[in-house]
Amino acid sequence: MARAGLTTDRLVRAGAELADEVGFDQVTVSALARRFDVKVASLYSHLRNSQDLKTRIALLALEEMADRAAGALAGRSGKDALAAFANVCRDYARAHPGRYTAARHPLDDATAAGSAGVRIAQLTRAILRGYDLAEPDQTHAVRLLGSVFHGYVDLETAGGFAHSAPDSEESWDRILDALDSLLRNWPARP
Amino acid sequence: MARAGLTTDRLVRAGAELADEVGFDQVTVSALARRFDVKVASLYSHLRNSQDLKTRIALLALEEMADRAAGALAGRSGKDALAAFANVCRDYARAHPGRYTAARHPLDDATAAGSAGVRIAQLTRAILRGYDLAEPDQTHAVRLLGSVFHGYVDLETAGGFAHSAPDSEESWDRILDALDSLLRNWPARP
DNA sequence: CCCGTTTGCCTAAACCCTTTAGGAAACTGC
DNA sequence: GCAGTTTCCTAAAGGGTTTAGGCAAACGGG
Repeated sequence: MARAGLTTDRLVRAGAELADEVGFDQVTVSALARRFDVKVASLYSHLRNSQDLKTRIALLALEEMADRAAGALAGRSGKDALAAFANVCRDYARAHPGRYTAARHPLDDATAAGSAGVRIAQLTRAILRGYDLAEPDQTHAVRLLGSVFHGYVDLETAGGFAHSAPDSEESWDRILDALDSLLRNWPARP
Repeated sequence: MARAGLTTDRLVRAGAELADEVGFDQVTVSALARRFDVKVASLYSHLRNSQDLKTRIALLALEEMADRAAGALAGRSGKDALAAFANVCRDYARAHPGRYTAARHPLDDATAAGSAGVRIAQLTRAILRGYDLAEPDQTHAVRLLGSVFHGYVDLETAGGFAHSAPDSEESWDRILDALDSLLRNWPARP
């Protein structure tokens, strides 16, 4: 029998495609084996187990998002940077829903520390260079931005804003305006 | 053999407890059957299927959150109301992580429309009565608040803020300050 | 009180996904 | 062209889901 040419890398990439097509939680070692027209057990030479596959897809998604964010932020600052970063998150989630879900898959501490997630956090912080915020408010602001982007995209893809006016596009724009305004007028501790 | 006294309601409540103990995605019809010391097939007289169980747990969680939010908002306005509502979300997520995950389980449109989710949305809007916001900005603000609360709690429970200073408690307080400030100074369309 | 009906739980069985163990065929380099 | 390694296979055990069909406990009326 001819070999299928499986590698961990090809499997993970195919797994990411599968996630986008059928949803991250439908990604299974069996489905992946079918896609390569290969017996299930064969994948276990390349993947420790099902959880390992999901973790690797998560890491791939984080890398891709970090790369896009880095590209989008280059040469921008202030509100331009804010909007560019925000749109990277949102666009990625729309183009790759399965990967986006994967990116929020819980990782153990060591894995998370070595992932592109830290790069994304650094880039989020870089946005704030265009605003005048000292520590610890800078960290609070980083956490706020992360929460808003993550939260909004999550609610939007869950269909939260689909069937009501005004449409989601307008809210997104106005929320970016509001965040920009907030960062320029960050309140002093009361 | 004595009967176990299963009802859909008891199963759903036990399922919610199970979710809090072992995680929402570990909630399975089999595990629930074991908990009642009953054969798996017996549950299928009370639940259509596994998905049905999860949906019902989600609806229960939404009800509980809506009830708590309604209680917390009674007699409060302005920043008091904002903080009270926000803390209901956060406290619920910490006390009932499985249920909280369940509450964000995707529902089909009809189910969502009949769920306590709409009550939660109404309560979020009620918070804004203490601020001076006209439509459509009010809706944008509702969506922003939903995104922040949801996003923050999600990142926090995923361990996102656990291992770095300043601690999450402080960020949460300051973010509520910032949101209050933003709502009082909502920017005009540029 | 007893008998028929309803209801609740059971056995059995099919199907899918996961994971490990061990074997055979295909590549690799000498 | 042969030894060693890699790649994929068969086999099997274990668990979750779901349906079909059966028996017995509870219930309600005569």
